[in-house]
Amino acid sequence: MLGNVCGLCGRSLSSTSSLERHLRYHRGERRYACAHCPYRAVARDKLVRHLHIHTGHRPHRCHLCPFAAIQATDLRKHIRSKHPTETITPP
DNA sequence: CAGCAGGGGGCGT
DNA sequence: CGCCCCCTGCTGT
Ligand SMILES: [Zn+2]
Ligand SMILES: [Zn+2]
Ligand SMILES: [Zn+2]
Repeated sequence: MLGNVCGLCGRSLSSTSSLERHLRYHRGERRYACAHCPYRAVARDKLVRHLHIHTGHRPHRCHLCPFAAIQATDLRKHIRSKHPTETITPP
């Protein structure tokens, strides 16, 4: 029905699962704690990403320059601004 | 411009 | 329900 609206903040979520997860965020279910800093992640995936920062893992490497990003999105952003894609050729 | 954290969509188990 | 991928916003250098 696409009517998954949060009664706490009024956000609309696409699926019931997403809404339930959203409610968990409101509840502050940060059960994933980092072993190197007082950071506590809301989701396991976020903790893994955070751990990459400590471990120095940089799986996303730019093939146009010696830049390495921890988060995949960061690499994309880097390419978008630094190497403004020859495919769309900017002015 | 680069880095980090929050939050959402979608698919598989 | 759990896991993975993607986009967005804020802050610091
Ligand atoms: Zn809400
Ligand atoms: Zn940490
Ligand atoms: Zn690059």
